[in-house]
Formats: sequence, C-alpha cells, structure tokens
Amino acid sequence: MISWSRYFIPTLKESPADAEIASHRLLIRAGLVRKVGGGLYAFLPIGLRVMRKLSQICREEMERAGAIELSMPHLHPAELWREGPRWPAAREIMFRADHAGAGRRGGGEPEFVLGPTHEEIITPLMKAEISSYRDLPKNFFQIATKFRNEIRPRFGLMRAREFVMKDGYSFDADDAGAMRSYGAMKEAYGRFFARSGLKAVVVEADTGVMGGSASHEFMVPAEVGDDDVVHCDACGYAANREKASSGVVAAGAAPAPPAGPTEEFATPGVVTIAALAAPPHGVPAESQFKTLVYMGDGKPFVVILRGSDELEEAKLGGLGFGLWRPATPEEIEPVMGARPGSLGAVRGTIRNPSALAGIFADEAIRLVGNGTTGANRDGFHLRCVNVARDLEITRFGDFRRVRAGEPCPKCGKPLLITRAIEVGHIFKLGTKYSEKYGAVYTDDQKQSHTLVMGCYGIGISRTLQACIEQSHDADGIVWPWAIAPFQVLVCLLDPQAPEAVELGGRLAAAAEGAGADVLLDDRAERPGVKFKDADLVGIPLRVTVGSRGLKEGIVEMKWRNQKEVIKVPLAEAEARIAAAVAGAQST
RNA sequence: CGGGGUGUAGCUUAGCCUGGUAGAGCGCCUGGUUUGGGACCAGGAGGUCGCAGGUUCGAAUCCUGUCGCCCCGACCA
Repeated sequence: MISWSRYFIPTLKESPADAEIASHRLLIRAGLVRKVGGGLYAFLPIGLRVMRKLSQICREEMERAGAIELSMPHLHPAELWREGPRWPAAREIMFRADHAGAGRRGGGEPEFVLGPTHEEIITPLMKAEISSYRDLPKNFFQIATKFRNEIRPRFGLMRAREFVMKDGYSFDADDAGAMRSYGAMKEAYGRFFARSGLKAVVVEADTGVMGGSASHEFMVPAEVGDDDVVHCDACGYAANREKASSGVVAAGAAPAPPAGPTEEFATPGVVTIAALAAPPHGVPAESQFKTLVYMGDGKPFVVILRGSDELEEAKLGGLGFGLWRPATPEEIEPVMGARPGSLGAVRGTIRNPSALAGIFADEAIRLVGNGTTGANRDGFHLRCVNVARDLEITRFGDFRRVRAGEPCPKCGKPLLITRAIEVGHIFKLGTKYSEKYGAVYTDDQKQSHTLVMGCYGIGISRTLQACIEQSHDADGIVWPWAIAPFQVLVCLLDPQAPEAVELGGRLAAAAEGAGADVLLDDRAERPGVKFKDADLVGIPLRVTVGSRGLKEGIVEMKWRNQKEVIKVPLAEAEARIAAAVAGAQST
C-alpha cells in the first residue's frame, strides 16, 4: 500500500500548450510523464507502473507462446548495419552515437548508431550460435528502449524519438516452421492486447523497408491515429491502406479494343489532371492516364495510373527498389522529353526509354480503355490512346490508393476507412536478413540451409497512450483493471480523524489482501480536490471514507467506469471490497 | 525538407500592431476562515521577456541572424 502524501503524482489543472490530443493531455495532467525534449519523455512513478504492467503481461504472453527473453545492446556498431540489407533506408531514421570527445569527433560515417530495432544485431548473433536443425526453432524477444529520429515527433508517446518496444525474432528451419512461429506470435499478440484491456484489430499490412512476404498490424481504432485501416464489415477483410486493394477492377477484364487512331492536340499551359478536365478540353479525370516518374535506387521509372486515382507510394515497395522518391523536373525532362504535366508512356514518344528502369501500370487503367495522356512534348497531349495498343508497359500491378465506398476485394460490399493507431506489427521476414549475414544451419542430411526468420514488435509505450486514447472521459483516464497504476484508491476525506485513518487502513489492507495494488489518499486536501484527482488519474475502484458516510455507518465504493455510488455498511466493507477486487482480477 | 506559427514566472497566458518602470490566473510560501466535486480573505516569493547582433535617447515591442518548440504537408518497420 502506498500513501499519496508520501508518493509523487503531480497532477495539473491545466494542460500544457503543446498537448493536442486527449491522451497526450491526460498523460501529462495525470502525472504519468513529463517532456524532457522534442519526442523525449520521462516516465514519472505512475507512468512507470503502467509501463511495468504492460511489459509484464507482454512477457507472460511471449513466454506462454514459447518465446525466450534476452537483452541486446542499445548501442550498435555501425559496421553491422552497413553489412545489412537496408542501411541506406534505415540510416535516415537512426541516431549516430559517436565518441563525443574533442579528439575523435566523427565527421564521416558513424562508428556507432542507436538501435531503432535489432534484426541487424540478432541475426549475426544467432549466426554464431545456431548451427544445427537440432537448435531450431527458436524465438527470442526483449523489452527495450528504441531510438528513431522521427522527422516529426508528435502526440507525446505516440511518436517519440525514444520509446519502449517489445521486439522479437524467430528462427526456423523452413517456411512451414516460420509460418507456425508467425501464427503463434499473431495469437500471442491478440491475447496481449485483450488482457491489457485494449480493443485492437488485426489487419493485413505492408512490409515496408522491413521486407518479407507477409505482415499483419495490430491497430487501435482512434481518430488521432497515423494510419488508415480499410475494412469490410460484411466479410471481415481488413488491411492497412498502404496495402489494401479494392474490387474496382474486375479480375480478368478483357482489354478494350482501340477506338480509333491516336491523335495529338495542343494543350498550352495545361499541366494538371484538373485543368485537362476543365473546359475547353473537358476530358474527365477517369478518362486520363496519369504518368508519374519516380527515382528507384537512382534510376528513373514510370508509374501509370488512372487520372482520377492517387498513387499509394508504399505499393511501389513491391517493385524491388531499396529507396524511391518522386523524380524532379530536371531529372524527368532528359528522359521523357517533357516536363511534368505533359508526360505519357505512349510507345515511341519517350525520348530515352532505355534510361528507364521500367514502366509500371496500375490495373485500373484497363478501365480507361482509350484515354488521353501527355505527348512527352510540352503543351501537347494525345487522345484516343489505347492501353493494349499504344502504351509501353513493363508490367501491371496494384499501385492505386483505395477510397472509401469502393467494393471490397473479397465480397464486393462497400469498403470503410477508419483511422487507427498501430500498436503491434508482425513480419514474416523469410531469409532477407539471414541470407545477408550468412546465417545458416545444417540439416540431418548434412545439407546447409538459410535460417527462415520472422520479427515481431509491440510498441509498449505507444500502447500505453493508445489505451488512454481509447479509454477516457471528460474527467480523466479510465484505466482497464489489468494495467492501472493502482487498482484501488482508498480516499480518506478526513485524514485527521484517527478512526477514519484506522478504517481506511483496514479497507486498504483488505483490497491488498485480495490482490489489488492500493493507493491511500491521505493528503490534507479538500474533498473536491481528491475526487478530481481520483477521476483524472483514473484508478478503477474508489473507496471513500468520509465523516458523512461514517455517521450513516457506511463507506462508498465507486467504479471509475460507472456512475453509481455503492453504499456499503461498515460491517461488510472489508468483505465487499475484497470480493470486488477478486471479481475484477478474474476478468 | 517545404509552408505557417510561437518563445514573457513551474503551468496557462495578457502586453507586441502604435517603442517609454513587465501584468493576470493557476501552482508555491506565511497567517486566518473553511471542509463531500479543483474554497475564500490577507500578505509574500518567483521573470537575464529563448539567445546574439542591430536601429533608437530608450526595445518584451521594430529589423537581422540563430536556437528551441508547435501546427500543416512531405516523410515515417
């Protein structure tokens, strides 16, 4: 039992100016964290208590699923990253950690980096330790601080530069084994979020820079989330928008026949889809081809979309480039022969087609059939361009961004889009890392094989905030029982009265005896202050001992998530509280 | 990295346009009155107005630079 007067819970009436969203304000107002710098937070005592509870639940579920805890350094030799498969992309978000002394300040390549995750550490580590099929499968995890130089930290712990993450890595002999490990983690994640009192949904996800063949994210629906989840309530399809597809393009649609000869027409000053759609040209956006030029690992490539569609940049990851970005007009003109606004991919009009790494077309352009596109000559477009006859296409793919209301790819019902916070992400990595570092094992036929890996992350600190975002009201946080910093608050309204103190002590002991973490509010504050603080901090069960009740021969129990005050006769109080605790513990 | 904003006491902020002794609320300290939903009265402590330069008799205020922070976008395992 901890007494509030000797503890440290600095609550605030007003919220700091830089806290925009409810969970961020409450984190600070309820005294869980304080900002130390941009994207850097100190956990105050009750914030730390919640972190510990989340970590412990996570640990239990990992171990139940057969994963083994270990701990790796936060400071990584940059060498290991340079040898890895994603250094060019990953270094953009990494902190360098060189020797700070005047004598050896690093100007060039970093000597050390702060770990944003640990694939580059555990793969070479396990390369040395796992050599036989008898050692497999293995699944390791740690709960540790990660460092990522987010370009724009925001929303408190939601996107911080330093944060706590559970990261795990599985090693299997083959694909089937890796699938089993992946499945076990997916199940364990579901249990972790359920036990922690969060409503998280599983969605198909993009693998991004991680690489790998399959991926799911665990999402907490919330307006303030960074991600969009595309989902279908009819059949249960759910995917991150970056990954989601829709059924706008009927599978196996026959190519439209040419509608006539292609002809060029003058479009001076028309450099946008909207301008071409407006008078005098009046070409509807869905009848236009949108031609975008990107740089992939230093080489230009073209993406063609329907004029009315937007590119989903993450989908370019499937093309095999390590890094990609929009090309600049200066890079585009020598290759295409025109500047953005007059670009097209009609056969024969590209000035230097051999410079291109490919021309990739979104499936949806089949719906255009015969459309209008740039002539690769500034101020001119081409009409009656037939997809099959005229466009130079390396291959088709899904590159467009899904919009709400489009048909579900599985069942055809309208898709919904919801904002969400990503709290967990699992990847079936395959051999991307093990191959790079030469992590192999020998099977029972003396044959050497590459280890098949998976990696699994849960943002612990982000989960804490997502939980507040999901569970609060106008007065403060409403903690789920399992992760509440304290579960029972015994509130002494008259801490000077010896009989009240004695009674409060007994009630607190009863709650503690039943397994609850108990906080005793013995501060010399007015009742209003205590009630406001109790609601703000969000302790699930409040037991109030006050002179008014004592005259009646009762104490009060009140659940934070309910309105009613339950009056309990003094004689039953200890038993009733213990029973309430026992009931809450078992759910 | 582009666009916008902002920096005044621990927190929330007024003053800045139009230059002239830096103000309030919360919090804190002392005393008193209060005591079931963030009390009241009286007194008090606390500010190099982010930093550097400039203009001026005089700068929180105007100008330049710089740093931090915030928002939008881009970006984002």
